[in-house]
This record gives sequence, C-alpha cells and structure tokens, in this order.
Amino acid sequence: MSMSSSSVAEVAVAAAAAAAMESALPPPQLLLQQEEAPPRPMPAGGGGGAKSRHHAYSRKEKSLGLLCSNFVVLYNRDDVESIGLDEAAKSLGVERRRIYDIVNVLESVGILVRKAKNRYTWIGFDGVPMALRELKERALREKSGLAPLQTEQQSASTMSDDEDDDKLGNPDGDIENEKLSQTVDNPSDKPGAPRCRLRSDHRKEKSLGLLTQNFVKLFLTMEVDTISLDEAAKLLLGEGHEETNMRTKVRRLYDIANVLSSLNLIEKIQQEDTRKPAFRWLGRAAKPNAENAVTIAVPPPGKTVPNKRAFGNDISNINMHRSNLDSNIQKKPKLAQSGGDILKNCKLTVQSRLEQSKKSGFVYGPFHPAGARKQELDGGNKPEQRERAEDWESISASFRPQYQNQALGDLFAHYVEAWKTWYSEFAQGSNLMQQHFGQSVVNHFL
DNA sequence: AGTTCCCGCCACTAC
DNA sequence: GTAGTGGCGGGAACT
Repeated sequence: MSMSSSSVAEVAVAAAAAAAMESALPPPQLLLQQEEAPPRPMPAGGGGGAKSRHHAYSRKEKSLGLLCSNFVVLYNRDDVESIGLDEAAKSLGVERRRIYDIVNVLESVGILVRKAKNRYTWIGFDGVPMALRELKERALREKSGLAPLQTEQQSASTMSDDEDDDKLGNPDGDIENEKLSQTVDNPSDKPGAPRCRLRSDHRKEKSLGLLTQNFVKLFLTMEVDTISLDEAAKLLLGEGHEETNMRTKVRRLYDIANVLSSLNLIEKIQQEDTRKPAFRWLGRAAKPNAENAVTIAVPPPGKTVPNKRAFGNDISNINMHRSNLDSNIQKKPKLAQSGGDILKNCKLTVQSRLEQSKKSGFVYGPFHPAGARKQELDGGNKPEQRERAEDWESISASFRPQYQNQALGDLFAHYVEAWKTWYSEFAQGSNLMQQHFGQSVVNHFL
C-alpha cells in the first residue's frame, strides 16, 4: 500500500544504518528494509498495462538467494537464538510466504531448527557439517541397499516422490518425516500416533525441505559434482513422470538452488560442452577416509564457467541494464569506526575456526558465530597443509552475500575491513598463510 | 523462444 | 473459526 519511492526508502535506510553502525550494533529491521512495494506486474489476465509500470521491476532484487543472504546476515550473530517468522518477514521486507521458503531450506541443511510454531532456533553454519554428514550417511545407506532404517525407507523412495499420488491410504506407507525438527513438536510423531499414511505425510514428501535434502544427497553420493536441475529432477522424480510434474519439480529446484547458492554450498556454472547451466557442489565430502568430514571445495578447476547469476560470485548482483533500482546508490565512504567488538569477534572466530578445521574437515565463512557450538569432532586429523590452505581460501569464498541494499553493503564492507585488518596481522605470523592466502583473496571481497 | 523463478492463491494443518 | 504453513503453477523477467 505504502507505495514508497524506493530511493527515498533507500536513503532513509542508509541513514539509519549509518547511525546504527556507530553503535556497532546494527538494528536489523532498519538495515534490511528495502522493500519497494512490489509493483506487481499485473496478475494473470489483467487488462493490458503490464508495460505501463513506470518503475521497472527487477527480479533479482527479489530473489530467494538474495533474501537468504540477507537473512543470514541478519541472524548469523552470537546474540541470536530465536527467530520469529513475523519479525523476519518484517525485517527483511518480504511476505511471510518467502520466509517459509528460506527457512525450510536452511533447516534442511542444519542452519536452523524449528522450535515452535512461528519460531525457529538459529544454529548457524556449525549445524551444516553434521546435517550433511547425516544426509550423507543416510544417502550412502540407501544407495548401498543396506537395509535402511525403517524410517528411511521412504526417504529413499523419495527418489520418486510422486508415485504415491494415489496411494494415500496405504497402510504400510509409514513415511517418516525427515525434518529433524518436526520431531520436536509434530503431534503426528507422538508415540501413540497411528502409523498410517496421512495426507500430511504426502504433503511432507513434497516439501521443499525434503526436496532440498534429496537434492543435496545427490551431490553427496554422486561421483560427479555437477548436475543440472533437469537431471536432478529426473533423478528425484523417477521415471515415467509427467511433464507438468517435472516442470514443477524443476521450479522448486531452482528455488532451492538459489538458496543453496547463496549459502555457497553450491555454485551455478555453465557446462563447458553443452553450455547448459548446472550446479556444482562446493561443500563436497572431503576425503574418502575422513568419511564424514565435509569441507568446502576449492575453486573450480576451470572446466566450467561460473555463471554470473550465481550467488556468491558477484557482489552487486544487480543487473544495471534492467534494474531500475538506483544504480546510483553510491558507495558510502567506508565506515571508519573502530568496531572493536566486531573485529575481536572476527578474529576469534577465524582463529577458532582454524583450530576447528584441524579436527573436522569443515570450515566456514568468516562470519561464523564466535560462540557457536562445538562440532563433535570425528577422529580424522592430520589434515595436510595443502588441504588446509584450500580451506583457508574457501573461508574467503564461502560466504559472500550480495547486497543490493546500501546498508547491508556497508555492513558487509565493514566486516571486510575488519577482516582485512585481522588478516594482515595474522598473515605476518604465518608463512603458510602468506603462501596460500594472498591479498588477491582479500580483494575478492571488494 | 527457452529458461529462470517470483508471486500469491488456496489447500491443508495447527491451535 | 482463525492463524500458520507451504505446495503449486501462472506468467513475467531474464537470457
């Protein structure tokens, strides 16, 4: 309703953000209010004027990936524990519906856990390794045909999750919802609950969360680490699916892929031969031996061309040609504030991560919460230098949200500044770092 | 023209 | 009954 001129909004937000920066604690609400009331380009059948909107609409500004980045920036902090969906929607300036999309994907990779209705608990990127490990174990069990746990039988069968469309009454279809969190408060999980196939089960099978997990499983068990969404849809749907079914599935996979891209778990690339877009796994399983360890992959070997729409590759994420958005939002002067706390956090975080990466095979982006909970470390140690260097590279590359929002850009710039400062200090003390982690990596951020 | 994927309707579920 | 969830597919932005 309040059809705000976006530029005015931007200015207000930027100003508020700048003020917030000075107190070193950004008020998320202000930071992320970027919503320009959607000049919804005329719903289906609307008479005429789709082109009459005077305010070109840019899809990218609304993308799920971007929203996810913003979501993470908003909540990936020490002091965040509980997240209300309403507040998130408000803060991010989107409808609640979109938050569900984000949250479902984040939950299925372990970043969030549903605590109660309308409420999620922030786990952070620490939750990812375990979630992936679990997924991988499950996937491998399914793949090897080893009597999967009863509860997983169905999840295995989600490889063709539409074939049950007309079997809703099937008594042995004891599907288990794989969403870990749902065991918390889902009444159907009560011990006494009848184990018959319910419509809700059917619904869950098609959930974005489950689809995300199955999608990730593909990567975790495949030999190749790239896959196109068409292929993925085929694998997930099984044979003999209808075209419409396929279309729908692919649509959902796009949604998921965009979110996972923004988390830097996957990356969009162009297959060199076919020029067909595909997605490449970045959080691939480490070494066969450290079986469950997961690590961020090194940059692409050059076989494929990162697609420019891939999140995490392009800071701006704004297409200047099409976007009407004030491309003229100039970079504000770098925040010259000391930001002692943030810097300290940054240092502690990266240092502890370094420690951690010695033990588990997983490293996170630079904004991993300092107070994050410890991963249970599997025995796998003795990571070779090289691999660790790769991990370090990945630290720089693993989380680079895109900000089309001025304030967020500034916030991120600030983090970068802090990180750079720390890096230069740290690098002095580490030959290894200097060797493998050049300034160019830092420049990546800019 | 084909691909990508935002948007919001509305069925379903939870309270 | 109301509010919370989220599948789904139309169709517009984008390539």
